[in-house]
Order: sequence, then C-alpha cells, then structure tokens
Amino acid sequence: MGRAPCCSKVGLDRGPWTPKEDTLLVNYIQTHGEGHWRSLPIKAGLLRCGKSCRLRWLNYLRPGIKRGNITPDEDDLIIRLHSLLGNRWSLIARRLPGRTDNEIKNYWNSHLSKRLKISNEENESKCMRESAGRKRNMISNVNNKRKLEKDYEGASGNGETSTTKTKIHTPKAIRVSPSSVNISIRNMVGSSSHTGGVGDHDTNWCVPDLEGDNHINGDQGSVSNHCLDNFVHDDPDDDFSSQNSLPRTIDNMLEEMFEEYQQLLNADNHAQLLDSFVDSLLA
DNA sequence: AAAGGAAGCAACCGCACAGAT
DNA sequence: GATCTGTGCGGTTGCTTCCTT
Repeated sequence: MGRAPCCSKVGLDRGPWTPKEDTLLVNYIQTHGEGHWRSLPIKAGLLRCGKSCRLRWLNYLRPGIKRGNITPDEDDLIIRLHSLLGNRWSLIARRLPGRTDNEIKNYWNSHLSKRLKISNEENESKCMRESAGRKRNMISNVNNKRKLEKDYEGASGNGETSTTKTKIHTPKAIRVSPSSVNISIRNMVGSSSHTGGVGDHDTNWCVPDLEGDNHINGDQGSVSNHCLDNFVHDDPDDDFSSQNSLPRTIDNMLEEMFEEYQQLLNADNHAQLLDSFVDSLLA
C-alpha cells in the first residue's frame, strides 16, 4: 500500500497556469504567507493541487526569481558543482541566487549534459589521435623504438585513455532539516583547534569520516574555512532574499571554489581530502 | 506553406524525510 | 513507538516552440 495521494485530483485544474491563477496565488501568499500548501488552494480560491501551488510559487512567482539568460559564470559554476555534487539540484541551486532547482535541472538536461557529452567525445578522439601519432613515431624512429613503445604502453597500454576523469559524487539524497542546517563547516572543521583567520592553511581540522561518527583529524589544512563557509552557508532562512543580501558574487564564489578545488587536487592525499570536502558540503 | 522532428521547459508524479499527534 | 501530515526533492512526462526538409 503506497501512501495516499497528496490530494484528490478530481475536479482540479492541471497544466499551465493562467495569469488569473498566478494572481490569486500571489495575493494569497502576500497576505497569509507561505506554507500549509494542502489547504492553500481552497482558501485562495484555486482549483489546483497544493503541490502544484507550491511548485508554481517556488519556481516562478516567488520574488527574486531570475528566468533564463544563464550567464557563462553561472554555466561554469553549475558544471563544477555538478561534478562535485551530482544531481543534487537543490544544493546547486542554493549556490546560484535567484535560480531554482527545476531551472538548473532543465538547463543541465537540455544544454550542459549534451555539451559535456560532445566535449568528452572530442577529448576521447583527441586522445586516440595522439595515441595513433605516437604509434606512427614508434615505427618511423627505429633508434628510439624500444623507448617509445614503452611510453606508448605506459600511456595507453591498459586500454584506457589518458583522460583524467573527475570523480562524480552521487550520494544518496538527504533532506536537511531546519534544525540541522545551521551547522556551518566551521563547526565541523575543528573549531577547538582552529584559531586561524581567512586563508590559514596550517590549521588542524577534522571532518566526519565516511563511516559516521569517527573523525579524521589531520593537519592537511588545504581547505580554508572562508571558502567552505561560502559553500555550506545553509541557514534555515537561506531563501533568496537572504541570498541576495550576501556580498559575494557568482564570480567570487566561482573563483574561490575553483581555487580550493585546485588546492585539494594538488594535495598528496587529494582523494581523501576531496571526499571530506564533498561530505562537508553535503552535511 | 506544410509536415515532421528536435529541443526546451513547465508541470506532474512518486518517494522520502521530519515533525506533530 | 506508530501513524499521519506537510514538505522537499529528483526523475519524468508532455506540451509548445523552433528548425529542417
């Protein structure tokens, strides 16, 4: 037995919203506020499912929503965040003020996934051409034959291309309750030991390990807290109005994120650090 | 100009979780 | 502790628009 549907669909309107319906919904929410979506349609005089009202409000009618014209910076940020977080559209959307998870999801599915697919195919064909080129050199250069053969086998001997694939993290979807989201990474990053300021790369820090309660303590210190705070700014009131008041811009966020990401990648134990980094984002 | 296909996007659906009862 | 309700989320559908032939 599945759970009962959120509402009886009998007699309800479906499909695209009309301007009149939008007006009714906006007027009601402006007067009474958000919430109680199940009872909202009746009170607002709408023949809509509560979930439909919520979706319409969150994705289109809410103040501060930006529609269309995804900038190159946003585009780039979406790609990078997706490589870190996977299909966690709501998390990605929180890093893009004014954008909704639905819009980002649609944008990804209709634009970015195709573009990345083409890009990957081009990379693979490029690698194959490079491998073929090396092979030709091996044949023509008799003196270096052995050495080149060794190089070639080293580069592609196991059948894989030399393309470095970014690890995609696709953890289980978790819900962030209002009571739990207020934990900033600063709390997780060893507040007891951390006394340094912005950009302090020599501090000890600890993060929850993948198994749960245990902590990995270390002095790797590649993750500066100011950037992590940017990422894990998950206030329960992290709505667009508060987001819009944040001083950082997309440019700054992208720059800081990329910088930290590069630092992680350059570290000796980058795999462990990256996992911890992503886990901390998801916490 | 018309038809068919492709692409984009708004909306729906079902599941899962948190808090209330 | 069990059940119910409200909400959030990601996947999917289907309509509309654009493009190609």
